[in-house]
Amino acid sequence: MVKCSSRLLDRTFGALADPTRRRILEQLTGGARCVTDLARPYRMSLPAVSKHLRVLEGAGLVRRRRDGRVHRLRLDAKPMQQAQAWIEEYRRFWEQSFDRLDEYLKQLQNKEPK
Amino acid sequence: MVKCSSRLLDRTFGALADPTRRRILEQLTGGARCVTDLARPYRMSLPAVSKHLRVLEGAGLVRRRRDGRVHRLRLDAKPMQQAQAWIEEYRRFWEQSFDRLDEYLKQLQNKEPK
DNA sequence: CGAACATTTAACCATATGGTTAAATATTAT
DNA sequence: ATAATATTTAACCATATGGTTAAATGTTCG
Repeated sequence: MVKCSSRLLDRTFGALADPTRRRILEQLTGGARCVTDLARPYRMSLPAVSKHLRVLEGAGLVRRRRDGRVHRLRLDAKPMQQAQAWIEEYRRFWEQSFDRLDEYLKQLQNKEPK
Repeated sequence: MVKCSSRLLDRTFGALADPTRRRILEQLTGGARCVTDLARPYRMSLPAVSKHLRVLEGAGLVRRRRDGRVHRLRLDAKPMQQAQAWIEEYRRFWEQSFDRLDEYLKQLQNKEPK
């Protein structure tokens, strides 16, 4: 089982818990973007977006490259890998209902032939 | 692409962002547990654990069945499915480095034989 | 009934979060 | 040098989060 108390997991899941930040990540799947471009779709102020970017950066989900006065942000999905792995351990628990149905059907098959 | 603004995703990722809650979920993989049992491993008070349980319940990750004075909590991992799916969309972005290496190696192979 | 038990609710506290506006910083363009 | 642009920092605000202790609720036991 993946370790539970991980600052990285805290920060990753924490960063992903906000819809604006998830949308920013989605924007970045199209390639690097500067802050103003990233902020355009939102009604909130630039500083608000700036804060979200720092959260994403803190979680390692986003990398910044200063290029003159524009900051170019790019996605770095690696931290999601651990999060994915953590969740993966629970897959069998959300698939359990199918497993149980499967077991039940097998039991039926074992009985029927008699 | 999975929808970004989802209260369910907010609550799921939010619930998973805390190490105590992740550990509680792990405890519950062993089957249903009552509050006192769940609280035993932690240094925090019972009401604190109770709050964490409400967060997990709010995210639908935990179900409660009152049985007399004891509340029996069980895991319900289904909300993780959507979270998993959301993260899954980013897999290629953390595998990109391998992809690039792979491409590079293929290029080398195409050159070597000549 | 009255005591013990399992759990929650209430009230409180400190800090974090997500937002704002105004000012500061740094870079580019005129 | 001045103005415009890109971005952050600062100060502030409201609400959320994660914890506490003390009291309330409901259930079981003697």
